[in-house]
Amino acid sequence: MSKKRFSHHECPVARSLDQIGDWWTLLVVREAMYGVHQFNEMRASLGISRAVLTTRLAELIENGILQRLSDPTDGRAAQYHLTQKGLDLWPVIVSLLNWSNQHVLSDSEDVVKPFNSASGQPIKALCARDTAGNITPLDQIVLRTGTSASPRLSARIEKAFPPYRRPL
Amino acid sequence: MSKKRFSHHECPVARSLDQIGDWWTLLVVREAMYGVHQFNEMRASLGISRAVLTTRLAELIENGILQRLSDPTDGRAAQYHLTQKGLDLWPVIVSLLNWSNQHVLSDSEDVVKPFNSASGQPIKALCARDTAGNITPLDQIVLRTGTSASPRLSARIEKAFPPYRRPL
DNA sequence: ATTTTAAGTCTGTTTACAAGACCTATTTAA
DNA sequence: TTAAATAGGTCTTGTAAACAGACTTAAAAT
Repeated sequence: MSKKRFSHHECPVARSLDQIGDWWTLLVVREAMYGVHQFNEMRASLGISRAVLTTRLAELIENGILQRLSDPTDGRAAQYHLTQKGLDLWPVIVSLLNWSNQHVLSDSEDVVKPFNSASGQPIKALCARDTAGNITPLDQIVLRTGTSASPRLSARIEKAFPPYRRPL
Repeated sequence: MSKKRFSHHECPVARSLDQIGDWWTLLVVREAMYGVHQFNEMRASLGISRAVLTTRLAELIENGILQRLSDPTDGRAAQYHLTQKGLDLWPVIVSLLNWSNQHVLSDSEDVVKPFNSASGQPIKALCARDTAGNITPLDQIVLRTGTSASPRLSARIEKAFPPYRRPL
């Protein structure tokens, strides 16, 4: 049987991975964020095969993450650009980069790090702002369904396949 | 030729995906975060095949993200628990969940959302704290190598394969 | 008019993922 | 105390995906 997709999962994490969790996909998005917009540039930069890049670009366009524009200065060339949905993957890229710098790369590696462009200072940790404007570290975040006033596990989630238990 | 790994890439994002970017891997981590620690529980919860779950667990242990403990109350059972490295993937999970709620799930779906456990308020956006304590939105983060005082693209990065251009 | 380039498609091979049968060591039930 | 069930795997076989590299087509450069 073929590879199982996650598009039927209830879990938002699984649903996101269904769109960006294939091999190479997030690196294609990274290239677009870094300003690499042409097919052959991406191919050279990533070392990905033609056929796989073609497939990934088509899937990203299908999912509204990239758009294909024809280059006005060259009738042969295409320009792949991120949509707003694609640009909104920036926090995912930053959190992966942060984790990699903490736990994957060795200290000796000349690491790419995130900086606050306003202050020029290095980023120390990710955090979150709630609707009341409070800033909280990420480990004080909990996942719930519904509103904070009446958090609950929906019957649909209880019965969903795959059973998706923990939030709340 | 076999599937190309990203372990030789200079880019921290690629290096993180080399460890957690395989199909199913991050969902196994999610299960562990949600308190699912046994082989058969994970299998039922995810709908993953035995052989693939075996492989994924071995890879996660190999990379120091999970640890295998034997269940003291049942000689047959194992307990798969996150290490600190694995627990530190929480920001990745949260950013994926946030993006999914913004752009993947339909509004009608009874979505799992993040809340500030201290205030009870829903999370509005991810942000970052720099070393001086300033809070900044993620779109004001830039990636650089070296220190903020002397940002530069290292020669190693310039010459790396795959060429890894943009930061700085 | 010829060559080069951009962006693919196509072919054949290898690897990865799928279902399900099978295996071994415990634990529970008869 | 033997039999059945369970936990956590391995093994086999079929299908899909990823690989390198040859080939294609249209536009651009020479």
